[in-house]
Amino acid sequence: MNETKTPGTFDIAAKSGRARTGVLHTSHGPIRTPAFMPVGTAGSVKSLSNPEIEATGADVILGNTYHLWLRPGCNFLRDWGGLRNFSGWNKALLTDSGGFQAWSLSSIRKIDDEGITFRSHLDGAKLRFTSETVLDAQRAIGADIIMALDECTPSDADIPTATRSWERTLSWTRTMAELWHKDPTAHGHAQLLFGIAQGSLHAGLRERSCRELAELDLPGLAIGGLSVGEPEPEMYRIASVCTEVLPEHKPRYVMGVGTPRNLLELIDLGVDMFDCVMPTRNARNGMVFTWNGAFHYKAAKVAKDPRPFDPDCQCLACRSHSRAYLRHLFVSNEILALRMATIHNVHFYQDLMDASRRAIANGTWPEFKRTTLERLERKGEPL
RNA sequence: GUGGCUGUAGCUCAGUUGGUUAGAGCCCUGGAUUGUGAUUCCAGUUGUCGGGGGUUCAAGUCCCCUCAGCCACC
Repeated sequence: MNETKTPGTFDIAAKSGRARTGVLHTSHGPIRTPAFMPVGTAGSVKSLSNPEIEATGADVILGNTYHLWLRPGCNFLRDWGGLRNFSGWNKALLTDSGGFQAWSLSSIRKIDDEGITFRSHLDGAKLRFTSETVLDAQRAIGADIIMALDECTPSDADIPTATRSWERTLSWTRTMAELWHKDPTAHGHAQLLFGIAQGSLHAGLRERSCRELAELDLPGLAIGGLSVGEPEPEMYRIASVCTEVLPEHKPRYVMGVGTPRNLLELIDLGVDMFDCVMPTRNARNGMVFTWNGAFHYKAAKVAKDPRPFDPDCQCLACRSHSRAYLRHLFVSNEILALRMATIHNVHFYQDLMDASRRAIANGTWPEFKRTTLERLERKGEPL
């Protein structure tokens, strides 16, 4: 396991049905899959220090091109030798292209065939996102995995709209892939470019989207445009269509997902990588995830609960504090509550991935998935 | 003792020349949260409007009495 492999190498060690476990190698360490990647939009997994992130077991974290472009700026980061040098994070980094902001910030952007123009939400300045500028930006930020510019299509888009949208995404991806192939190490180390499938909830479009992407010979492929409001079964249906078409030997990344249940279902469909703000955001909003389900730790019912968030968890929060104390801190607006809950949630997500990897490796995946899904229904109350 | 001010939700207060089922913020309770514009958002509970009487079609609002707190002067 200590051998250094070429960045982009994806070794699948074991399978169970469509589920797989393996390792994706990057310029800054291996990513064990299935992997959950905590989100650090502005260069920080909110409220956590680098050692705290590492202690959760995360191999890789995310940054966001749109937000980092605004602050501190791409040239600034280039001068620092990339975000990793600036922030001190020395494991793998992935940057999202800003395509999600085409959806989440739809009120302050315009899309045309060449790209996306944002009006900064900070000062109104115009930012022009094209294949070229987004590749440059991500080279400046210096992530190990960079994402193609895409348009995150709304889940209710009709076929003509969704078609126009994914064709635009595909054309941007083609241009970006061409530029990237010319010099995959322009930043100084190998950066793996991932393309993103779109197509909304239309199976035919998704299938075409995945087939077209597969031809671009990129080191990884992502499924975007999910978890944007569609019903859960729809998400699984579309993810399944995609994983059936995507090449077997490339890592598959479902962007922006999700709940612990979502992760297990998608791993079962052959997905290898995930990212989601849920563990970090919900921690700050008073909710924690446990092996016995999620619950609001700010709720009155835990005011005197002496147990840790999760008796089965070895994170700093669970080793140090009771639910009662952490509720008190939350209710009192103490920052420590947010930090501890974030540490716990990210740690739990990593534990969930670790257990999934082991279950796939040792052949107990179906049983593990079934019993875990049952436990996750319990809302934090051990039986 | 005299004069004045103030009494409205658990807290701090708003209530227009009297006019529908008396409001806000905080607190409290519950819920949401899916490639972060999030210490965010949504919803809900709580009232003898200090008490009594009067005027009026109608009083938190006007009048009288009374109680409590505060201030000033004796």
